[in-house]
Amino acid sequence: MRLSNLADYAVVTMSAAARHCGGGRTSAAELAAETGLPVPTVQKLVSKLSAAGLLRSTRGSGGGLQLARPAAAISVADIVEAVEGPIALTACIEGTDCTVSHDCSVRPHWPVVNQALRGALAGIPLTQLALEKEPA
Amino acid sequence: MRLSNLADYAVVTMSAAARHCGGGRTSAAELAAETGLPVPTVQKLVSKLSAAGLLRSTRGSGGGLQLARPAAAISVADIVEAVEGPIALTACIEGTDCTVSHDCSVRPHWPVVNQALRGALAGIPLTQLALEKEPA
DNA sequence: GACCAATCGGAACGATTTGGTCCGATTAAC
DNA sequence: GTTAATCGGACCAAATCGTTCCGATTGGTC
Repeated sequence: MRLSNLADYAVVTMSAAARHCGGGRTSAAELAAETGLPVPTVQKLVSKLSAAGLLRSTRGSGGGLQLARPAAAISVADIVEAVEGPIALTACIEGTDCTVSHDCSVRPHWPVVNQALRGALAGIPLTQLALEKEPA
Repeated sequence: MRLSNLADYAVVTMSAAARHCGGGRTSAAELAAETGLPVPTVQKLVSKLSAAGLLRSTRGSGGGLQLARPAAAISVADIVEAVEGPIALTACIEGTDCTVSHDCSVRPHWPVVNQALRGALAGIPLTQLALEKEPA
């Protein structure tokens, strides 16, 4: 019931990247310096986020990173899914079935919880997280 | 972003125990036979659930298990917290702070997501999960 | 045109948590 | 008092997560 540290770091990293969106170009080392995360860890996160289509990476010297989409169009759910795969509380949802699905009467109810969770995450755009202080 | 198998099994086990609530007494072996889970695994779950105050265990021969509270007063959130500890997506919530909380602008927003998730889980009582078929 | 420097991408290692199994302590019944 | 059945805790193996390192690619510079 806790998302992995990588997912947490990914959110922080994306939040830092969103602030650099104005310049359009930043690097993994830059983001690592700002977030305080280890550089290799950020590199790994950048790889996953790029593969998921959230970041646009440019290789070579003078290369860098930039958001593939506007910050307002990126939600926490997108970031979490990019790092941890599809949001599914149980294996019943994405996988075919449980290994013990004899009379699994709870299975029909998991999608409800799953959607509630995903909706909560999808309702928070990256722009809100990039704010320096909480809105309220 | 996925709860552990133990938590999933715990929900199934509690669901099975709720059906035996009428008799008031059942055993870990009984629940294991019905759910198809390994007996030792169910024993481990029973230990945790009892420690959390969700199950009442009676030792000795002829002993058994029974729900400590009415099924309607037990929610999925209770079961998950019993097995996995407090529901906290990030270490920032329960722990003192992140190890990299320099300018962690996302920290103020986690409790919102956390409460949304917990609310979704707390809104499903055990009685609903014990139904043979989905309500709709 | 060739060299060099900087960056991302993937692969390998180690640590931590999770899941499964076993044995002992406790208790009621006989 | 003995026996039998149960829960409770402790040990061990496995999988995943997290970190680190190395190689492939690309742009700038001479």
